[in-house]
Amino acid sequence: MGCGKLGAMALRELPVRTRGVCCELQVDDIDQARVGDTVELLKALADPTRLRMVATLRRQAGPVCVCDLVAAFDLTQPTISHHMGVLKRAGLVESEKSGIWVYYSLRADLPPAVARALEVIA
Amino acid sequence: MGCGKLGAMALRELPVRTRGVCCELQVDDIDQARVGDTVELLKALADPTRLRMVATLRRQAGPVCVCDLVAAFDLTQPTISHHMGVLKRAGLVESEKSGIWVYYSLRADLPPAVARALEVIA
DNA sequence: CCAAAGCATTGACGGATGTCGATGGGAGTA
DNA sequence: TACTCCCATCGACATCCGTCAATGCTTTGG
Repeated sequence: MGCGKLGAMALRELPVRTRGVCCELQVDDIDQARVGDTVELLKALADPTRLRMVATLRRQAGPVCVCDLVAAFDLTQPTISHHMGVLKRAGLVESEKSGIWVYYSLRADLPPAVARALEVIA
Repeated sequence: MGCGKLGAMALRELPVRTRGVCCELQVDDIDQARVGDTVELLKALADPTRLRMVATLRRQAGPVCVCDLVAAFDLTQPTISHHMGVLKRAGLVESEKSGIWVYYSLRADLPPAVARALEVIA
């Protein structure tokens, strides 16, 4: 062997091992295709500015103009556009254009899992 | 002025604006200190390898030896150590040493919000 | 006590990322 | 039509990040 019965042992109890022998860990429990999407979503949220942006959109619960985001955050307009593009590509926000202005809002059809995660995070 | 009453308007209805005038968006709704911790936690999870590692630890529900992780993932031992260090610094996992081996497991005292987020994510 | 196994740390390298200034295109106004 | 406002894109730059090879430390077995 080289390891105790990993599956059947009690929690917090360390297995008996042999030097030079490793257990066969199963790793493919997560849907391999879903990992990519989840990572992209997490990367989109793993930035202070974007996390505050999502929190702001959640609080507003309605369309927010880009120019207001530029005024609210201490960043250049291209940087704001870049961040909103990242959030949009991750599927977190949607945009609508009205005249000169572009409004962003949280996607109305967010997957339940994502919506619940946002409640906890932002 | 420059925008309709943002707070009182119906959802999905765009405000009436004036060129050159922006609304005063409130951004500081999130606890400013908490943003840093949350971002660090999200950054720790926003990597395919680390996300699969956390999922594996969650499935095992018990201590997992580093050598088994090295055998399971197609990465060098220093890289595995690096990733586990990131997860540990983020407060997601804890480690215990037994002889030559080091075992990692999900922290038993994870904040409820984090635990719930993991249920959804990993 | 020496050799080997297990793990962390260091240094280095290529790629990804956040930020800005400059530019361009679309839409409204005078 | 000409001008202004708003937003996205591009190019550039500095920084961060994932990965590996090499090294060192600790512990165990012979």
